[in-house]
Amino acid sequence: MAVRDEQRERVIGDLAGHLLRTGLSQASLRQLAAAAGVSDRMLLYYFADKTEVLALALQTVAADMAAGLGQAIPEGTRLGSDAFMAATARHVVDGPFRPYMRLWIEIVAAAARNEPPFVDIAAGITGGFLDWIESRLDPALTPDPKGAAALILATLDGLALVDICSGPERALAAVAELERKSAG
Amino acid sequence: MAVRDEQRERVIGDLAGHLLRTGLSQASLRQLAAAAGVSDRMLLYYFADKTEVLALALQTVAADMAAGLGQAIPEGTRLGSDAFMAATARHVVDGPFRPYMRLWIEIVAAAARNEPPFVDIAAGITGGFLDWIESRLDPALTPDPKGAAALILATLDGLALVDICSGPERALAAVAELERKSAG
DNA sequence: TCTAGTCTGTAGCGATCGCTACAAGCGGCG
DNA sequence: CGCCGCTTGTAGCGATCGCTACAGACTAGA
Repeated sequence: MAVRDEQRERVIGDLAGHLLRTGLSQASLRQLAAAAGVSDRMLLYYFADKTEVLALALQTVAADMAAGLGQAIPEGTRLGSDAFMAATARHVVDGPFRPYMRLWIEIVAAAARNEPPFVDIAAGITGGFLDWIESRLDPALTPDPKGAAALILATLDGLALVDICSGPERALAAVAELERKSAG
Repeated sequence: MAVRDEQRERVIGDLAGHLLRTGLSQASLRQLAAAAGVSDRMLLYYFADKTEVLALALQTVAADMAAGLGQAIPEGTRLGSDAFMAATARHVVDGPFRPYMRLWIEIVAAAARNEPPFVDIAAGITGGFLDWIESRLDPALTPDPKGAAALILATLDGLALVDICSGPERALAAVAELERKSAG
Protein backbone atom coordinates (compact mmCIF):
# COMPACT_ATOMS: atom_id res chain seq x y z
CA MET A 1 0.00 0.00 0.00
CA ALA A 2 3.00 2.27 0.54
CA VAL A 3 4.06 2.64 -3.08
CA ARG A 4 0.55 3.38 -4.17
CA ASP A 5 0.07 6.18 -1.63
CA GLU A 6 3.39 7.83 -2.44
CA GLN A 7 2.62 7.69 -6.14
CA ARG A 8 -0.84 9.14 -5.64
CA GLU A 9 0.67 12.19 -4.01
CA ARG A 10 3.49 12.63 -6.48
CA VAL A 11 1.34 12.03 -9.55
CA ILE A 12 -1.28 14.56 -8.48
CA GLY A 13 1.41 17.19 -8.08
CA ASP A 14 2.81 16.49 -11.53
CA LEU A 15 -0.64 16.56 -13.06
CA ALA A 16 -1.54 19.85 -11.41
CA GLY A 17 1.46 21.36 -13.15
CA HIS A 18 0.64 19.67 -16.41
CA LEU A 19 -2.97 20.88 -16.41
CA LEU A 20 -1.87 24.40 -15.56
CA ARG A 21 0.54 24.37 -18.46
CA THR A 22 -1.55 22.66 -21.12
CA GLY A 23 -5.18 22.98 -20.06
CA LEU A 24 -7.93 20.43 -20.37
CA SER A 25 -7.25 19.71 -24.03
CA GLN A 26 -4.27 17.52 -23.14
CA ALA A 27 -6.12 15.63 -20.46
CA SER A 28 -6.85 12.18 -21.84
CA LEU A 29 -5.84 9.35 -19.55
CA ARG A 30 -2.93 8.43 -21.79
CA GLN A 31 -1.70 12.03 -21.93
CA LEU A 32 -2.06 12.50 -18.19
CA ALA A 33 -0.19 9.27 -17.57
CA ALA A 34 2.64 10.34 -19.86
CA ALA A 35 2.85 13.72 -18.12
CA ALA A 36 3.20 11.95 -14.78
CA GLY A 37 5.73 9.47 -16.13
CA VAL A 38 3.60 6.39 -15.61
CA SER A 39 1.51 4.14 -17.84
CA ASP A 40 -2.18 4.74 -18.26
CA ARG A 41 -2.68 1.33 -16.75
CA MET A 42 -0.98 2.44 -13.53
CA LEU A 43 -2.88 5.71 -13.39
CA LEU A 44 -6.04 3.68 -13.11
CA TYR A 45 -4.38 1.54 -10.47
CA TYR A 46 -3.50 4.55 -8.35
CA PHE A 47 -6.91 6.17 -8.85
CA ALA A 48 -10.42 4.89 -9.28
CA ASP A 49 -11.11 6.57 -12.60
CA LYS A 50 -10.43 9.68 -14.63
CA THR A 51 -12.91 11.68 -12.58
CA GLU A 52 -10.93 11.14 -9.41
CA VAL A 53 -7.67 12.05 -11.11
CA LEU A 54 -9.04 15.33 -12.44
CA ALA A 55 -10.84 16.26 -9.25
CA LEU A 56 -7.72 15.80 -7.12
CA ALA A 57 -5.37 17.51 -9.56
CA LEU A 58 -7.67 20.50 -10.02
CA GLN A 59 -8.15 20.82 -6.28
CA THR A 60 -4.38 21.08 -6.01
CA VAL A 61 -4.30 23.75 -8.72
CA ALA A 62 -6.93 25.76 -6.87
CA ALA A 63 -5.01 25.41 -3.62
CA ASP A 64 -1.86 26.68 -5.36
CA MET A 65 -3.70 29.71 -6.64
CA ALA A 66 -5.21 30.39 -3.24
CA ALA A 67 -1.72 30.26 -1.73
CA GLY A 68 -0.51 32.76 -4.33
CA LEU A 69 -3.42 35.06 -3.63
CA GLY A 70 -2.66 34.80 0.05
CA GLN A 71 0.63 36.56 -0.64
CA ALA A 72 -1.09 39.39 -2.53
CA ILE A 73 -3.71 39.88 0.17
CA PRO A 74 -2.58 38.34 3.46
CA GLU A 75 -4.96 36.94 6.04
CA GLY A 76 -6.40 39.61 8.29
CA THR A 77 -6.40 42.30 5.62
CA ARG A 78 -9.73 44.09 5.28
CA LEU A 79 -10.43 46.04 2.12
CA GLY A 80 -13.27 47.88 0.44
CA SER A 81 -14.31 46.26 -2.82
CA ASP A 82 -12.61 48.91 -4.99
CA ALA A 83 -9.35 48.45 -3.12
CA PHE A 84 -9.71 44.70 -3.45
CA MET A 85 -10.11 44.97 -7.20
CA ALA A 86 -7.16 47.34 -7.43
CA ALA A 87 -5.01 44.82 -5.58
CA THR A 88 -5.91 41.88 -7.81
CA ALA A 89 -7.06 42.93 -11.29
CA ARG A 90 -3.65 43.30 -12.90
CA HIS A 91 -2.41 40.02 -11.46
CA VAL A 92 -5.25 38.25 -13.22
CA VAL A 93 -4.81 39.83 -16.62
CA ASP A 94 -1.09 40.18 -16.96
CA GLY A 95 0.41 38.64 -13.88
CA PRO A 96 1.17 35.25 -12.40
CA PHE A 97 -2.47 34.17 -12.21
CA ARG A 98 -3.07 34.33 -15.94
CA PRO A 99 -2.52 30.60 -16.57
CA TYR A 100 -4.80 29.78 -13.64
CA MET A 101 -7.55 31.88 -15.16
CA ARG A 102 -7.19 30.18 -18.53
CA LEU A 103 -7.62 26.79 -16.95
CA TRP A 104 -10.43 28.12 -14.83
CA ILE A 105 -12.39 29.26 -17.89
CA GLU A 106 -12.08 25.77 -19.34
CA ILE A 107 -13.40 24.23 -16.14
CA VAL A 108 -16.39 26.55 -16.10
CA ALA A 109 -17.18 25.74 -19.71
CA ALA A 110 -17.12 22.04 -18.96
CA ALA A 111 -19.46 22.75 -16.06
CA ALA A 112 -21.71 24.74 -18.39
CA ARG A 113 -22.19 21.65 -20.50
CA ASN A 114 -22.97 19.55 -17.45
CA GLU A 115 -19.99 17.23 -17.68
CA PRO A 116 -20.37 15.36 -14.43
CA PRO A 117 -17.07 15.89 -12.62
CA PHE A 118 -16.71 19.53 -13.59
CA VAL A 119 -20.05 20.77 -12.30
CA ASP A 120 -19.03 19.90 -8.75
CA ILE A 121 -15.42 20.95 -9.22
CA ALA A 122 -16.42 24.37 -10.55
CA ALA A 123 -19.00 24.91 -7.85
CA GLY A 124 -16.47 23.93 -5.19
CA ILE A 125 -13.75 26.23 -6.45
CA THR A 126 -16.16 29.14 -6.95
CA GLY A 127 -17.55 28.71 -3.46
CA GLY A 128 -14.06 28.62 -2.01
CA PHE A 129 -13.02 31.82 -3.71
CA LEU A 130 -16.24 33.62 -2.85
CA ASP A 131 -15.65 32.81 0.82
CA TRP A 132 -12.03 33.82 0.51
CA ILE A 133 -12.92 37.19 -1.00
CA GLU A 134 -15.71 37.78 1.51
CA SER A 135 -13.32 37.15 4.41
CA ARG A 136 -11.05 39.93 3.13
CA LEU A 137 -13.76 42.55 2.66
CA ASP A 138 -14.22 45.25 5.25
CA PRO A 139 -17.76 44.82 6.63
CA ALA A 140 -17.95 48.51 7.46
CA LEU A 141 -17.57 49.40 3.78
CA THR A 142 -19.66 46.63 2.24
CA PRO A 143 -23.33 46.42 3.23
CA ASP A 144 -23.81 43.17 1.26
CA PRO A 145 -20.55 41.19 1.40
CA LYS A 146 -21.98 38.24 -0.53
CA GLY A 147 -23.04 40.44 -3.40
CA ALA A 148 -19.78 42.36 -3.32
CA ALA A 149 -17.74 39.16 -3.39
CA ALA A 150 -19.80 37.84 -6.28
CA LEU A 151 -19.30 41.04 -8.26
CA ILE A 152 -15.56 41.00 -7.62
CA LEU A 153 -15.25 37.40 -8.73
CA ALA A 154 -17.40 38.09 -11.78
CA THR A 155 -15.27 41.07 -12.78
CA LEU A 156 -12.01 39.19 -12.38
CA ASP A 157 -13.34 36.26 -14.39
CA GLY A 158 -14.65 38.60 -17.05
CA LEU A 159 -11.30 40.32 -17.38
CA ALA A 160 -9.66 36.95 -17.91
CA LEU A 161 -12.22 36.18 -20.57
CA VAL A 162 -11.60 39.39 -22.48
CA ASP A 163 -7.90 38.69 -22.16
CA ILE A 164 -8.33 35.31 -23.84
CA CYS A 165 -10.50 36.61 -26.69
CA SER A 166 -9.02 40.01 -27.43
CA GLY A 167 -5.57 39.93 -25.93
CA PRO A 168 -4.00 41.59 -22.90
CA GLU A 169 -4.01 45.15 -24.31
CA ARG A 170 -7.77 45.25 -24.41
CA ALA A 171 -8.05 43.62 -21.00
CA LEU A 172 -5.58 46.13 -19.56
CA ALA A 173 -7.69 48.95 -21.02
CA ALA A 174 -10.61 47.50 -19.05
CA VAL A 175 -8.48 47.45 -15.90
CA ALA A 176 -7.55 51.08 -16.46
CA GLU A 177 -11.21 51.98 -16.88
CA LEU A 178 -11.96 50.14 -13.65
CA GLU A 179 -9.33 52.15 -11.80
CA ARG A 180 -10.64 55.36 -13.32
CA LYS A 181 -14.15 54.63 -12.13
CA SER A 182 -13.14 53.76 -8.57
CA ALA A 183 -10.94 56.86 -8.36
CA GLY A 184 -13.52 59.33 -9.60
CA MET B 1 -26.36 23.49 -57.21
CA ALA B 2 -29.79 24.74 -56.16
CA VAL B 3 -30.57 22.02 -53.64
CA ARG B 4 -27.20 22.37 -52.05
CA ASP B 5 -27.53 26.11 -51.51
CA GLU B 6 -31.03 25.86 -50.10
CA GLN B 7 -29.92 23.14 -47.74
CA ARG B 8 -26.91 25.11 -46.61
CA GLU B 9 -29.14 27.95 -45.51
CA ARG B 10 -31.76 25.78 -43.86
CA VAL B 11 -29.27 23.52 -42.10
CA ILE B 12 -27.30 26.45 -40.66
CA GLY B 13 -30.52 27.84 -39.18
CA ASP B 14 -31.41 24.51 -37.61
CA LEU B 15 -27.91 24.08 -36.24
CA ALA B 16 -27.85 27.56 -34.71
CA GLY B 17 -30.93 26.58 -32.73
CA HIS B 18 -29.48 23.23 -31.83
CA LEU B 19 -26.20 24.70 -30.56
CA LEU B 20 -28.06 27.31 -28.57
CA ARG B 21 -30.15 24.60 -26.92
CA THR B 22 -27.53 21.95 -26.30
CA GLY B 23 -24.14 23.67 -26.40
CA LEU B 24 -20.93 22.39 -27.88
CA SER B 25 -21.11 19.05 -26.12
CA GLN B 26 -23.66 17.76 -28.64
CA ALA B 27 -21.71 18.99 -31.62
CA SER B 28 -20.18 15.95 -33.27
CA LEU B 29 -20.80 15.72 -37.00
CA ARG B 30 -23.24 12.87 -36.51
CA GLN B 31 -25.15 14.75 -33.82
CA LEU B 32 -25.25 17.95 -35.84
CA ALA B 33 -26.47 16.03 -38.87
CA ALA B 34 -29.23 14.40 -36.85
CA ALA B 35 -30.29 17.77 -35.45
CA ALA B 36 -30.58 19.14 -38.98
CA GLY B 37 -32.41 16.06 -40.21
CA VAL B 38 -29.76 14.96 -42.69
CA SER B 39 -27.07 12.29 -42.72
CA ASP B 40 -23.54 13.11 -41.65
CA ARG B 41 -22.47 12.22 -45.15
CA MET B 42 -24.67 14.98 -46.55
CA LEU B 43 -23.52 17.52 -44.01
CA LEU B 44 -20.03 17.11 -45.42
CA TYR B 45 -21.45 17.43 -48.89
CA TYR B 46 -23.12 20.73 -48.10
CA PHE B 47 -20.10 22.08 -46.20
CA ALA B 48 -16.37 21.66 -46.58
CA ASP B 49 -15.74 20.32 -43.09
CA LYS B 50 -16.85 20.58 -39.49
CA THR B 51 -15.02 23.88 -39.07
CA GLU B 52 -17.13 25.55 -41.71
CA VAL B 53 -20.34 24.17 -40.24
CA LEU B 54 -19.55 25.47 -36.76
CA ALA B 55 -18.28 28.83 -37.95
CA LEU B 56 -21.42 29.53 -39.97
CA ALA B 57 -23.83 28.28 -37.32
CA LEU B 58 -22.14 30.25 -34.54
CA GLN B 59 -22.07 33.38 -36.67
CA THR B 60 -25.83 33.00 -36.99
CA VAL B 61 -26.19 32.60 -33.24
CA ALA B 62 -24.19 35.76 -32.65
CA ALA B 63 -26.29 37.64 -35.20
CA ASP B 64 -29.46 36.49 -33.40
CA MET B 65 -28.16 37.77 -30.10
CA ALA B 66 -27.12 41.06 -31.64
CA ALA B 67 -30.63 41.45 -33.03
CA GLY B 68 -32.08 40.79 -29.57
CA LEU B 69 -29.75 43.32 -28.00
CA GLY B 70 -30.78 45.82 -30.64
CA GLN B 71 -34.27 45.72 -29.14
CA ALA B 72 -32.98 46.40 -25.63
CA ILE B 73 -30.74 49.26 -26.74
CA PRO B 74 -31.83 50.59 -30.14
CA GLU B 75 -29.48 52.16 -32.61
CA GLY B 76 -28.80 55.81 -31.89
CA THR B 77 -29.08 55.44 -28.14
CA ARG B 78 -26.17 56.94 -26.23
CA LEU B 79 -25.57 55.88 -22.64
CA GLY B 80 -22.99 56.27 -19.92
CA SER B 81 -21.36 53.00 -18.96
CA ASP B 82 -23.35 52.66 -15.71
CA ALA B 83 -26.60 53.17 -17.57
CA PHE B 84 -25.49 50.66 -20.16
CA MET B 85 -24.82 48.06 -17.52
CA ALA B 86 -28.15 48.78 -15.85
CA ALA B 87 -29.91 48.20 -19.15
CA THR B 88 -28.25 44.85 -19.87
CA ALA B 89 -27.02 43.10 -16.73
CA ARG B 90 -30.29 41.44 -15.74
CA HIS B 91 -30.98 40.27 -19.26
CA VAL B 92 -27.72 38.38 -19.23
CA VAL B 93 -28.14 36.68 -15.88
CA ASP B 94 -31.81 35.93 -15.74
CA GLY B 95 -33.25 37.01 -19.04
CA PRO B 96 -33.45 35.88 -22.61
CA PHE B 97 -29.71 36.07 -23.23
CA ARG B 98 -28.82 33.44 -20.66
CA PRO B 99 -28.58 30.54 -23.15
CA TYR B 100 -26.46 32.69 -25.44
CA MET B 101 -24.04 33.39 -22.61
CA ARG B 102 -23.73 29.69 -21.77
CA LEU B 103 -22.80 28.88 -25.31
CA TRP B 104 -20.49 31.87 -25.39
CA ILE B 105 -18.55 30.62 -22.38
CA GLU B 106 -18.03 27.31 -24.13
CA ILE B 107 -16.72 29.04 -27.24
CA VAL B 108 -14.28 31.10 -25.22
CA ALA B 109 -13.02 28.01 -23.42
CA ALA B 110 -12.41 26.27 -26.73
CA ALA B 111 -10.53 29.38 -27.83
CA ALA B 112 -8.51 29.27 -24.61
CA ARG B 113 -7.24 25.84 -25.56
CA ASN B 114 -6.34 27.03 -29.04
CA GLU B 115 -8.78 24.83 -30.93
CA PRO B 116 -8.32 26.22 -34.42
CA PRO B 117 -11.81 27.29 -35.48
CA PHE B 118 -12.79 28.72 -32.13
CA VAL B 119 -9.90 31.12 -31.70
CA ASP B 120 -11.04 33.10 -34.73
CA ILE B 121 -14.74 32.67 -33.98
CA ALA B 122 -14.32 33.98 -30.44
CA ALA B 123 -12.15 36.88 -31.53
CA GLY B 124 -14.67 37.80 -34.20
CA ILE B 125 -17.67 37.73 -31.91
CA THR B 126 -15.84 39.63 -29.16
CA GLY B 127 -14.72 42.29 -31.60
CA GLY B 128 -18.25 42.64 -32.92
CA PHE B 129 -19.72 43.14 -29.49
CA LEU B 130 -17.01 45.55 -28.37
CA ASP B 131 -17.77 47.72 -31.40
CA TRP B 132 -21.48 47.39 -30.77
CA ILE B 133 -21.12 48.51 -27.15
CA GLU B 134 -18.75 51.32 -28.05
CA SER B 135 -21.20 52.67 -30.61
CA ARG B 136 -23.86 52.98 -27.90
CA LEU B 137 -21.68 54.78 -25.34
CA ASP B 138 -22.00 58.52 -24.90
CA PRO B 139 -18.58 59.97 -25.78
CA ALA B 140 -19.17 62.93 -23.49
CA LEU B 141 -19.39 60.60 -20.48
CA THR B 142 -16.67 58.12 -21.40
CA PRO B 143 -13.14 59.45 -21.86
CA ASP B 144 -11.86 56.03 -23.04
CA PRO B 145 -14.67 54.30 -24.94
CA LYS B 146 -12.53 51.27 -25.83
CA GLY B 147 -11.65 50.67 -22.21
CA ALA B 148 -15.22 51.27 -21.10
CA ALA B 149 -16.58 48.85 -23.67
CA ALA B 150 -14.03 46.23 -22.64
CA LEU B 151 -14.97 46.60 -18.98
CA ILE B 152 -18.67 46.34 -19.76
CA LEU B 153 -18.17 43.21 -21.82
CA ALA B 154 -15.92 41.73 -19.13
CA THR B 155 -18.48 42.41 -16.42
CA LEU B 156 -21.35 40.90 -18.41
CA ASP B 157 -19.30 37.82 -19.23
CA GLY B 158 -18.22 37.51 -15.61
CA LEU B 159 -21.81 37.68 -14.42
CA ALA B 160 -22.70 34.84 -16.79
CA LEU B 161 -19.81 32.85 -15.43
CA VAL B 162 -20.86 33.26 -11.81
CA ASP B 163 -24.38 32.36 -12.90
CA ILE B 164 -23.14 29.07 -14.33
CA CYS B 165 -21.03 28.11 -11.34
CA SER B 166 -23.06 29.38 -8.41
CA GLY B 167 -26.55 29.80 -9.75
CA PRO B 168 -28.68 32.82 -10.57
CA GLU B 169 -29.23 33.96 -6.95
CA ARG B 170 -25.57 34.67 -6.48
CA ALA B 171 -25.30 36.32 -9.87
CA LEU B 172 -28.32 38.48 -9.11
CA ALA B 173 -26.68 39.52 -5.84
CA ALA B 174 -23.73 40.69 -7.92
CA VAL B 175 -26.08 42.65 -10.19
CA ALA B 176 -27.67 44.29 -7.13
CA GLU B 177 -24.21 45.24 -5.85
CA LEU B 178 -23.43 46.71 -9.25
CA GLU B 179 -26.56 48.85 -9.16
CA ARG B 180 -25.77 49.93 -5.61
CA LYS B 181 -22.29 51.06 -6.61
CA SER B 182 -23.43 53.03 -9.65
CA ALA B 183 -26.22 54.69 -7.63
CA GLY B 184 -24.06 55.75 -4.69
C1' DT C 1 9.94 -23.08 0.68
C1' DC C 2 5.28 -22.20 -0.27
C1' DT C 3 1.65 -18.81 -0.24
C1' DA C 4 -0.86 -14.49 -0.29
C1' DG C 5 -1.17 -10.02 -1.59
C1' DT C 6 0.81 -5.94 -3.77
C1' DC C 7 2.41 -4.11 -7.93
C1' DT C 8 2.99 -3.62 -13.16
C1' DG C 9 3.17 -4.60 -18.34
C1' DT C 10 0.72 -6.26 -22.59
C1' DA C 11 -2.90 -6.30 -25.17
C1' DG C 12 -7.28 -5.24 -26.47
C1' DC C 13 -12.42 -4.26 -25.86
C1' DG C 14 -16.32 -1.48 -27.64
C1' DA C 15 -17.48 3.12 -28.59
C1' DT C 16 -16.93 7.47 -30.88
C1' DC C 17 -14.48 10.76 -33.61
C1' DG C 18 -13.84 13.42 -38.44
C1' DC C 19 -13.76 12.11 -42.83
C1' DT C 20 -13.81 9.43 -47.38
C1' DA C 21 -14.13 5.78 -51.20
C1' DC C 22 -17.46 3.90 -54.04
C1' DA C 23 -21.38 3.39 -56.46
C1' DA C 24 -26.18 3.96 -57.42
C1' DG C 25 -30.13 7.23 -58.43
C1' DC C 26 -31.49 11.26 -60.58
C1' DG C 27 -32.19 15.10 -63.69
C1' DG C 28 -31.53 17.63 -68.11
C1' DC C 29 -29.40 17.84 -72.71
C1' DG C 30 -27.28 16.23 -77.08
C1' DC D 1 -31.45 6.78 -76.42
C1' DG D 2 -26.82 7.72 -74.00
C1' DC D 3 -24.07 10.60 -71.52
C1' DC D 4 -22.86 13.72 -67.70
C1' DG D 5 -22.98 16.00 -63.50
C1' DC D 6 -25.53 16.87 -59.23
C1' DT D 7 -27.26 14.37 -55.27
C1' DT D 8 -27.50 10.65 -51.86
C1' DG D 9 -26.80 6.05 -49.24
C1' DT D 10 -23.69 2.37 -47.50
C1' DA D 11 -19.90 1.12 -45.47
C1' DG D 12 -15.75 1.69 -43.42
C1' DC D 13 -11.01 3.80 -42.57
C1' DG D 14 -7.60 4.97 -38.96
C1' DA D 15 -7.31 7.30 -34.74
C1' DT D 16 -8.50 8.11 -30.05
C1' DC D 17 -11.32 7.58 -26.04
C1' DG D 18 -12.05 5.42 -20.98
C1' DC D 19 -11.41 1.28 -19.15
C1' DT D 20 -10.38 -3.84 -18.22
C1' DA D 21 -8.89 -8.93 -18.44
C1' DC D 22 -5.03 -11.53 -17.65
C1' DA D 23 -0.81 -13.00 -16.41
C1' DG D 24 3.64 -12.34 -14.65
C1' DA D 25 6.98 -10.10 -11.03
C1' DC D 26 8.03 -8.94 -6.56
C1' DT D 27 7.93 -8.93 -1.46
C1' DA D 28 6.52 -10.32 3.22
C1' DG D 29 5.04 -13.64 6.40
C1' DA D 30 4.26 -18.75 7.81
